[in-house]
Amino acid sequence: MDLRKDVKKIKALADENRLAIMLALQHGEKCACVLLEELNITQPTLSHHMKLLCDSDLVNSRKDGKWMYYSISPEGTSAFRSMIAGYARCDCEEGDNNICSCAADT
Amino acid sequence: MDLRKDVKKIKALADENRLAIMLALQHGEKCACVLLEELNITQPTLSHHMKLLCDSDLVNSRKDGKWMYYSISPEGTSAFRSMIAGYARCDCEEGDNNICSCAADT
DNA sequence: TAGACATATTGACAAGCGTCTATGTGTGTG
DNA sequence: CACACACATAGACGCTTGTCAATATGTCTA
Repeated sequence: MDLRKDVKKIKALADENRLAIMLALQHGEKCACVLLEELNITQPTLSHHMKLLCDSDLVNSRKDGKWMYYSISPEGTSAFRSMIAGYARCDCEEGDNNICSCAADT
Repeated sequence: MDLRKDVKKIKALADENRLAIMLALQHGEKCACVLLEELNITQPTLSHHMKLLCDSDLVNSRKDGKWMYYSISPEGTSAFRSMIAGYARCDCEEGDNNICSCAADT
């Protein structure tokens, strides 16, 4: 469990515009120019946010000519949710497959 | 769906020490002084982090004399995971109860 | 009540982050 | 080739955040 890496991933989602981007992509991929119209930010700012989301594997990118298409990464978001569940939980919630990692404590 | 509020909650978890605190509390409540020993930070810094976690409903607090006991909030963490799932997902992952909120788009 | 102890608050500082303008890079088209 | 277009990168700026030392608040006990 790499706290530093996980923090970086969580921070990738900890921004209002990036949350809006995730919502905008939920129904399928979109071109950067379309996102730009929806988001009241400048083009470099959008580029910055997309880089963070892609670096964290939450979003996939695909280049087609001069256009960039972005889409939610099913694997990335799934891994993200699992990671979150590893922190935002407690013993009393553990149901079936309860794998305790206490032994790893220092 | 209140993006600003959700960002605040996500940011509450977006810190290495706070992740460590969540892990430390997973097996039951702990006194602040115990957390302090485990976390290589000063007492005011711990107090600061606990305030953020409590304000975001991820952690509950209980005062007993001069000691403060902290514990994971099952309701808070559950709501948190649901909130995250609302952003870190895509249509292709929707299984059974798929409630689409496209109509809310501007 | 006085003192010790646990925790919270305040204020200051450095580092990180989101944003912009300006500019660079790559791609298609006349 | 030259130009227009879509996007990325660089650099600067202000705001936010994590941290600490110093101090305040609350609580128990002698």
